[in-house]
Amino acid sequence: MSDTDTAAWAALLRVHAALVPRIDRELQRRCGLPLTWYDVLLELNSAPGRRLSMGELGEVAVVSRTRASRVVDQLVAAGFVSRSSNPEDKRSAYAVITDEGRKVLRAAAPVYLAAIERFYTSHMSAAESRTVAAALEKVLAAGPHT
Amino acid sequence: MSDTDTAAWAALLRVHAALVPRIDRELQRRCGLPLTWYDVLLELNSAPGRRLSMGELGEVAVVSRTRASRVVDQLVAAGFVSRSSNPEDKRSAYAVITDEGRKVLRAAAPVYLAAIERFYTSHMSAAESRTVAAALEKVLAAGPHT
DNA sequence: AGTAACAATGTGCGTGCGCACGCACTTTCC
DNA sequence: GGAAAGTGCGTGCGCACGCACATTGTTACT
Repeated sequence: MSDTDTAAWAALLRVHAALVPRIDRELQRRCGLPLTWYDVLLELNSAPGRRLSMGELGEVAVVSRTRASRVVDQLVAAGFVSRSSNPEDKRSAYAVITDEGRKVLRAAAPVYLAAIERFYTSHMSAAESRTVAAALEKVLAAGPHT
Repeated sequence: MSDTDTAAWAALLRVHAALVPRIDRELQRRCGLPLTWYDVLLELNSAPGRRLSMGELGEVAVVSRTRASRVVDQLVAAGFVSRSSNPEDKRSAYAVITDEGRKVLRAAAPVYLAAIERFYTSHMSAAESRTVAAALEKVLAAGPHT
């Protein structure tokens, strides 16, 4: 357990704490879109058929399944998502992104990406960015166990 | 704005979402100590005089100043911290770690470090760990501006 | 077929969290 | 010296979040 290991963890906590509110504000101010909404819309948009069940959404998105269900409620109220039941399993409920939702997502994307670059990746080299991505993805790949 | 940049950001969000609850649970189960308490105690313990004003605590710790004030309330109730007023500025209130608090912190430290290694750094190489720490610290050093 | 285990949701509830505000005190400026 | 602006703190409030549970539907087993 080296010292840089704890430094790597502490830095991750601090960067998260500092940047998430900043980027969320930026997105909300310029697009009226909370970060959570963006995340959910992005996952729905890139999913096969542009739809996902609540369970799938909870797994793939950053939010929990429970939270995803409520965020979808809000997105439905805003007209960005519609619920549609799965004829093959009536327990499950699909969330489908609407055209309006895709429109808003396309409008927000450049703002989001610019914020990421401005607050985050512009402060590191391309090589560092690659290493960070690779290392963190390995952590994720390890899964809940171990 | 390359693709690995967004990957580095997305991975950070996911790692945070996955690991923080896990480590918090571990710490709470084995030491009865929430992660927030640990963070605050750690900062207090390594501060000059083992004490910090609320404003300083809010800046140095991961939590906000407001939150820090409430966490200190809990820590006082638990006997790990005591409040002490600053004679030179009667507005401010110092939080001082008690001997009991230091004891609990020393007991929790190995558990915390082991959890970080187990869930986080054991999945990357030492070189990656160094790069991650260095890159994220540069992001932090950039500060709230820009 | 019938029933018992299992799975996918949605929701009540408690907790964590930060913002906006007011109070007490300090500093600055006249 | 006195008023006005500024600073540090604690707290009321509302939102975000996840857990535990109830509900509804599915599957497996006899």
